[in-house]
Amino acid sequence: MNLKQLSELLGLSQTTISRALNGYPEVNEETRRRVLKAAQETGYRPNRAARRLATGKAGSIGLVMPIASEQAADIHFAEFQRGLADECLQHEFHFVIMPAKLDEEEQAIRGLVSSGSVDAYYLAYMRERDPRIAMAQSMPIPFMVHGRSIGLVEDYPFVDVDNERAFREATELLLALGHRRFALVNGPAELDFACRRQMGVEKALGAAGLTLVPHAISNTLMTDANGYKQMARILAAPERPTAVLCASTVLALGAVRAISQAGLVLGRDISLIAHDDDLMLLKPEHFIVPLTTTRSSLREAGRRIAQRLISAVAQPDEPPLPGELWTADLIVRASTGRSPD
Amino acid sequence: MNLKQLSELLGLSQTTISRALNGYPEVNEETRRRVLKAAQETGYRPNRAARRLATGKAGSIGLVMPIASEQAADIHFAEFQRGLADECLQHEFHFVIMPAKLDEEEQAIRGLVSSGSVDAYYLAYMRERDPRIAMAQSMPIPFMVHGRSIGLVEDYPFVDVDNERAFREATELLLALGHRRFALVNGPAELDFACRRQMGVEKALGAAGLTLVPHAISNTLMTDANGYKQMARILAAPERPTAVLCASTVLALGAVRAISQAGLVLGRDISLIAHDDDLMLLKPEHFIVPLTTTRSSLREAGRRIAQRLISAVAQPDEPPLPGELWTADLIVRASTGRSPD
DNA sequence: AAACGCTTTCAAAGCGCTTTGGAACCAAAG
DNA sequence: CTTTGGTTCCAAAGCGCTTTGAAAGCGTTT
Repeated sequence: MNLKQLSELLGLSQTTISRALNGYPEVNEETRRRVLKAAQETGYRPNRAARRLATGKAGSIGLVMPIASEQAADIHFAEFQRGLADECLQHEFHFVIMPAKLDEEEQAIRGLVSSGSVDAYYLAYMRERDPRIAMAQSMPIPFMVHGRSIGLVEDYPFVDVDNERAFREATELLLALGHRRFALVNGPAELDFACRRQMGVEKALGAAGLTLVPHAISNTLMTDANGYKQMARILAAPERPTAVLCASTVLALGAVRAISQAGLVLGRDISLIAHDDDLMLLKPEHFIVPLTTTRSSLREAGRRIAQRLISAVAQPDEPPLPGELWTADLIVRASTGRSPD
Repeated sequence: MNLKQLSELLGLSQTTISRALNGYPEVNEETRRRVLKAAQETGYRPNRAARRLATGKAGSIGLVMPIASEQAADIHFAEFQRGLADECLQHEFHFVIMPAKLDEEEQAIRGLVSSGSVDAYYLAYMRERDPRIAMAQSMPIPFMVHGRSIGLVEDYPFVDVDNERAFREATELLLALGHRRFALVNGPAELDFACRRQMGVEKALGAAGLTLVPHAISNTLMTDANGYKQMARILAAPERPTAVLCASTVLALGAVRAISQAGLVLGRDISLIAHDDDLMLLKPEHFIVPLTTTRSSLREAGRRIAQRLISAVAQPDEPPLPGELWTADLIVRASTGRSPD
């Protein structure tokens, strides 16, 4: 069933039907009712490709799903996506996922945009001085950045958590509890958020005249297995840390296991603070020893980004909003205690 | 940059360019090279909406993302999606995700199809006698079912794991180890896979003259927190089971915590077998006591489904393949041992 | 009766692509 | 010289929608 058929069925022109369906004022209410009824009954849906061709828009936002052979289905990506979905649902948007190899993300975005597959898109997994931002700015459709890119002027629209501050404050809490030897189980070093978290830790330590020894830093994909392996490695070192910062509850899952397998008690022998992305799957309060965390909802970020993208598509002339820097909540639970030293 | 502009640039007709780019034979190799070079240099990408309008296809497969307010970002959904993505990447397909409320999935699929947004799609989260299958069969584009729908003739294309057999065999293993009291920490009761897993357990028990008491069954969303809560509940009952079957490693994560908090030792006081979807995030072999599992890769299933969908789009006349029933591997690790009774 | 304004409807163009049915050209064959 | 056949290219139609510019209908005013 298409417009033409529907118009023949009703004895009206395609124009009128189109207008009736899209809520234009210049159509008799009586006629509109007839049209809506017929559309309902015949299950008519405007062809999205045709509409896009005619208007340039069709209600879809794009994202690139980075694919690396070692990289897993990323729960963080999924949680974020869920936020996007929540918001898209409200506005009858859908989203188009373009899988791309890590080194072809830029290509993928360019393809998505220049083939007119999406009305707007977002960038994530930002790295230092990420070239994708300049690329995005040079292209004609709205975009949002999730996170930021260190080293670039922040003149692009983003939503980010103040990772540096979160980890600085977390470190300060641990310092106040008397800890002097720290470890950081972080995400991949090239990612902006990991970088900033490390900076946060180093600033707080620096202010206390301490440093983070290279050996006590790990940078890996944020999986359970990596958390375990890295924590075990760090614990095996001579100057064992008494305080650990962990970039995700997923990493913490493994880290905690390594800790308890080393015969240490969390919150007594060793303190741990994890960043909590508020994953539905894995709640820090449900760990055997509930984890102290810096919390910020990834899903909420996804929702907000979708919101801003959708409104940018709907009102293209609105002046662009500035970047948003969200503050993570520091939530103290049982995994942090006084230093045993 | 569009076809017209490119054609003017090269002094060729749009037809020739289109043919050169799409590999048709009736174009001079010399000309083709020129066209390809120019396309490369100008970054030309055919407009996907236009192509779809012209051909009816544009290389995209659709999926509905079920959204329930309580429901989390589902790691299982993500893992599956990753498999889809792997395969889509090979063929320059992308996928369109339509979020929909639980009771509007059918509507969402219908919308996706009748608006011509996708070339093919897949259905998941199958329930008993799921009406979506009949709907899918009545619509003109290829689809695949992930899982099956109990109560319906299996005359639709599906990929499923033999859940009943997996759980039957797991139960038989536990019976052989002398266990007599069983519990089942399962997924939502209305889902087909959960249903079949329960049947598997019950068949094996029935053959040994045993039954699964209702109290020892749980049906919840498969999260860590639910695993914990349900396992704790089951352990608190008077006739405490010595053997537990668990529908996911995510549930197992919580269940194991409940077990150790109850002071029980896994593999000695109580045995546990979990179904392992081969989530990258959470490996059963990395648990403190490595878990015995029935394993089947969700990602592989996603990949296979994408493969079949893509080939159905490419060769529409091929006779449809039958359903595929995969066998899960039973992998024995340390979480199963002789019954303490 | 003509002119005007307002509402309601329509025909046709155009979005960017693919594809059909030639046309133009050239070489070989009749 | 015409015909045939093969190669290479092209003009134009059409996919299903939105939108522009115009027209038709009708009541009100001059």
